[in-house]
Amino acid sequence: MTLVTGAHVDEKVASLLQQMGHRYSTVRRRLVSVLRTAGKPLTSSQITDSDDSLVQSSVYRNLNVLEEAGAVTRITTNDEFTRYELAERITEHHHHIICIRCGDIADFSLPSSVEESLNLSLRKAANKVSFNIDNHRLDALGTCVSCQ
Amino acid sequence: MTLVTGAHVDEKVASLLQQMGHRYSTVRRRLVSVLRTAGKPLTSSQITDSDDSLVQSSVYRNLNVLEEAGAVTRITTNDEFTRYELAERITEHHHHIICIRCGDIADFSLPSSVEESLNLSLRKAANKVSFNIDNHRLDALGTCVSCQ
DNA sequence: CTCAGTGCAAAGGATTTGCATGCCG
DNA sequence: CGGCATGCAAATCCTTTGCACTGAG
Repeated sequence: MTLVTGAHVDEKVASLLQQMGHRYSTVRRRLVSVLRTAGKPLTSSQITDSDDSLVQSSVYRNLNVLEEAGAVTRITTNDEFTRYELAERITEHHHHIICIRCGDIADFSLPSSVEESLNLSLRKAANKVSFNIDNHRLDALGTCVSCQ
Repeated sequence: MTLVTGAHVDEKVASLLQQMGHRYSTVRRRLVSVLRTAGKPLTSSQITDSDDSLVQSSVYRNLNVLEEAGAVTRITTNDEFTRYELAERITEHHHHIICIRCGDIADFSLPSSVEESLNLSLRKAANKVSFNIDNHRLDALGTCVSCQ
């Protein structure tokens, strides 16, 4: 979701971190910048590859801090790597198309009408099993251009 | 999805394994039986806990064999454990409600009308990014009764 | 100065793999 | 018998953690 400006993102992230008593350090800014620019979920090594100044252990630590602050979301596909992206409260609600061969992910959105009927059905289903629903996660699984 | 009988499952699994040149051994039968009886995705240790005769490394190896044969599906939530369940071709298409606190999962289904409009939208979205869609995965995220 | 944040190296833990043995076809 | 399947133990590899150092406020 590439529409968001760097300034907008930094402002939001800074505020979220502040609320948790954390600083928006240089390293964290660079990390967030990588995630924003990518416009799709990245693995931890994709992140360090995108910015040589970033160190693996700090990336993990900061991803966890950012996740707790609500600025970053963790995505687990069925391939071996966990991926991270900016949280929807910073970008916007969207879904993923996941390549079952290489694990690559593209973002997409649904028409709001579909989104709404989906939410309705989910809420009904949740009632039956006494869950409280916060959110949903919808992924399309298939093969990307290079893996077809 | 507890509706399926053991005989039905065994038949399907046996056939899927056979096609791959694998045997439907005693250990594999017990493993499949645990998955069928559970009626929800299980972690590898939940599996061994359910049947003391099952050994961890063999469980993993067999889960992989069964997954390749198309009899078992791997589910990754955002908690630390991968879970496994019988594949939809053996049971039926359904979705998951995942507890974000404890990782526990319940199964549910959508009305077919919602399912259909969803599929339509997914196909449209996939076209835009040139993915071939095989399937989709829809999870509701929330908190289960015991974690509320 | 102070203390959160960082980098490096070592530890942790779910999953995989090597190898000798067992068992079904 | 022959080779897949199994159990045990050791290895793997992503991720976390301990610790000393650095730098922003």
